[in-house]
Amino acid sequence: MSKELAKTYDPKGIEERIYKKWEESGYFHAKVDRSRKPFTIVMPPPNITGQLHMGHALDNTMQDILIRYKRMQGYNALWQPGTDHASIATEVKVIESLKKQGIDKNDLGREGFLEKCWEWKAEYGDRIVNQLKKMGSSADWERERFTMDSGCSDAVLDVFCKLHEKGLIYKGSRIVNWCPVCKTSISDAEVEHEEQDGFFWHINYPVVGEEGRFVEIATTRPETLFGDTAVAVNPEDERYADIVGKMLKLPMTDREIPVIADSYVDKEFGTGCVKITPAHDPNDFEVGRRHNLAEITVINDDATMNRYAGKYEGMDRYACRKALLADLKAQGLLVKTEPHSHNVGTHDRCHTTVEPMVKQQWFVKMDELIKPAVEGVKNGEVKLLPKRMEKTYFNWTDNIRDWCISRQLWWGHRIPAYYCDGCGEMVVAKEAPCKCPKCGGAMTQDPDTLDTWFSSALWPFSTLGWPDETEDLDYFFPTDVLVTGYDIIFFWVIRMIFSGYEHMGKAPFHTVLFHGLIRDSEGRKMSKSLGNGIDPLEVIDKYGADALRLTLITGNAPGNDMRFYWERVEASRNFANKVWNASRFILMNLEDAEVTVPAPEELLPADKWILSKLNTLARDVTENMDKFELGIAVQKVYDFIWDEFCDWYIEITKVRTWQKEQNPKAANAAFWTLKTVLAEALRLLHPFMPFITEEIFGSLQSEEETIMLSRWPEYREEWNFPAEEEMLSHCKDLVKGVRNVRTEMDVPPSKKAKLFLVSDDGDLRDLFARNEDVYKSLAGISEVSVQADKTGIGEDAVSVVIPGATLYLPLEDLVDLEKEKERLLKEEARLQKELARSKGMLSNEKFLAKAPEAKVAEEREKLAGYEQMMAQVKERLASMK
RNA sequence: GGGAUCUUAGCUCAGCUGGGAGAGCAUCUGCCUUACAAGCAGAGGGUCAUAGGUUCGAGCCCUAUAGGUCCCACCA
Repeated sequence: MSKELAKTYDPKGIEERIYKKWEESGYFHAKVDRSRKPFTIVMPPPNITGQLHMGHALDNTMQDILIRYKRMQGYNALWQPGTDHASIATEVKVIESLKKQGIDKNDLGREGFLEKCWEWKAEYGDRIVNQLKKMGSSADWERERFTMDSGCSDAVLDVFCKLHEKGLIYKGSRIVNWCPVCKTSISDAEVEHEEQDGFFWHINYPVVGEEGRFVEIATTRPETLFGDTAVAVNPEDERYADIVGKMLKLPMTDREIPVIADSYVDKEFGTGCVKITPAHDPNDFEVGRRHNLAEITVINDDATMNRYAGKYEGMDRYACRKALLADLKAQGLLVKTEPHSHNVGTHDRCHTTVEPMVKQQWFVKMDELIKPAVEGVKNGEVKLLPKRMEKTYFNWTDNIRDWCISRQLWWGHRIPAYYCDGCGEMVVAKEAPCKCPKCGGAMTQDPDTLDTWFSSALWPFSTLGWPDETEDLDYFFPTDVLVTGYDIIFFWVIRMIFSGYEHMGKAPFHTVLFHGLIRDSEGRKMSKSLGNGIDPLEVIDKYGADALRLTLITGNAPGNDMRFYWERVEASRNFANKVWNASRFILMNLEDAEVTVPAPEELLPADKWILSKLNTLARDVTENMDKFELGIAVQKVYDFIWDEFCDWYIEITKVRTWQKEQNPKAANAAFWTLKTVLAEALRLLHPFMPFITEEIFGSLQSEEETIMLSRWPEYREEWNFPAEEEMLSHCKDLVKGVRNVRTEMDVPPSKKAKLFLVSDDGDLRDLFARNEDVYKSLAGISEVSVQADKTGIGEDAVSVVIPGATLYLPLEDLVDLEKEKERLLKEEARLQKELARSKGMLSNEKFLAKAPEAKVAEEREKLAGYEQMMAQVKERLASMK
């Protein structure tokens, strides 16, 4: 009646087969049942670089675990899957691949280039999806949507126009971060600061009309000199008080610039004089605006110098720097060069040093927009887990700056702004206007596209059909959980939250679950340039997706980074193997057995004990899952299956399975319990290790088609057996005690021994007498004699003290009395320590007065136990003399 | 400069609201015991970074110090 499992655990074969089964049966998408409560996970759009990395694998695993768990609890749980267009990454990739073919982006033209991007996206989008499927992802990929698709594009245009109308989007000339390689502006969040060793160059600017007098400025970027429109000093700086208002001759140019006073200048730093280059430095820009200084851009979009640089025109910014410094030195204007390490902004995608530039860009005004998002997290509408992430969140929101959303790229949502070719009139509209409303001239659309995160911020509702009032939107929004890495909090999480409040009037989800980054075994970030990235697919290939998933989830606290070790994957695979073999054993036993449901009184204490353990496990694991403590949850399942179920329960039942002919009822109880507990344990394990559990579940029973849609185990009162738990705990103590003494006395496992169990506790004697079958075989005992005194026990027996009883093993020739004594003395010392601790506590009046009563009672009980054991040890030692 | 976080067994890390220090791997010993040597049974190994404080009681709470990691920030 049960199908057999293969002799060896082969994850590859199983996983391929099982996923195919899931896909063909339509379990993922056929169950969109609107009568059930929805549970929706927002899935971060993987960048279309074609390669699934460990971060995605972790995202995906955590999401899938939650989805599978909720689905088993009866929710209509699903993902909102999709693959975003990730503007810059995709554009860069496509440009690279074109370059290999000798094609330049500009040759293709905008339309032609976009076509190439779509091709790329189709190919690599599929690749990503297939890789995620290998992870076991139960996402409904049929429902996949792209933000670039029509529905979502509508949402983006809608939002842009709406915000523009409200005055929350504006266009302005501002200093932005410019990437000269990607040739686009980038937002503040995309700039990474790197500590770089550079130099501090001190340059003399001659004072006009005062021969021989100079103002010494210090700069790290001499090439911006051509854009200087002033030199600033602190108004309180007495050293320069007389020079404020005078003109300076700007070296290497014909221009003269004024000395101005501004409190921005730090008197203590450098020379106290700062060259002001409003067009190429954010601070200088502010100073420039305050003093109405001209903004002279001297660097081109590709980081070469423009005509303002005079003879350096056309040179790269760094080449110019070198040449300029040489010339200044020749003129005697370079005072000194000192080493100086400073923070340099780089583009997080290509790591090019960004160039601050004054550009016409589009911005989102943040100060009002952010307010509900701050409030929402403060009042708990949106919970960030772990909680400390809230501090990072507020740190950002409290210092919010306007968001530069325009990108000088082609691959992305084009900004819906149109300019009249004739009069320059601007119109912002979803539909392109045919002619200028003012002068009737032709209109041209703004060439810029929107920041990826502008559309990604709308993900939770745009993918559900918004702005249309769709059924999906009504049913699934607001979604439930967002799972993502903490590195993306500023880019995406915050922007989704305020977008949810702004456009939907509520938070897009109630919980954000952050995970840490995965590092290599040295603790370094996995990165392409270091070449230390580990390909999840390689791991799956070697050890299976189940092993990878388990590895990613265990052994780390939420939000903490994790190091990747192959040894850990191996350990996970070993666990899978353990589950496999245990299941194989159980299936073998069930093979020709007609298992019936035993009457409650037919269950032996061991059966009740494991059911009871399983019961509390189900309760605890559910509790952990509801608190999103996935790692703790799976650890408990792991421990239960390996320690309690395999190492104890299965071993205990072996005697009964061997003797099923003699006692079929007892064997049946064991079979039923084995099957039941295994099935329940598989269910608890399924969200974490979906493939292996599905495979075994299918062999174990035939009532249900898939474990994926079976019910999640719940606590049930009829499986609560505290008395049996107590019994088994005594039996385990006995087995451990005997095993211990056997190893220490070097008794070979093959040598069975007779056991005398002496206790003056009648109940305990009864317990041990009735449960011989539990411990006899495990302890290697041939015969048991439970008695109240030492009658019939020879002086040469080895003894071991367990709570409430003393065990004697007459081992005759094998006994080494000296060793035995040594062991007892060690035990005595241990008990002595425990007694001292316990007595100390209980004689402390303050403890008795202030500690909770239960605690005191517990301690008293322990003390009694130790005293009893101590007495036994002492008695034994005395009798050996 | 501001903030976060970490410091626990040889290694990697757990330790949830304070109540007798845990796991995996590694090490040592004994076992091919009729599911599993990817295993079984046993053992060794920690003044929980340091110094104070709160408490009957601190790995856990508070303060300071040292070291590591990360994020944010305009010091030219």
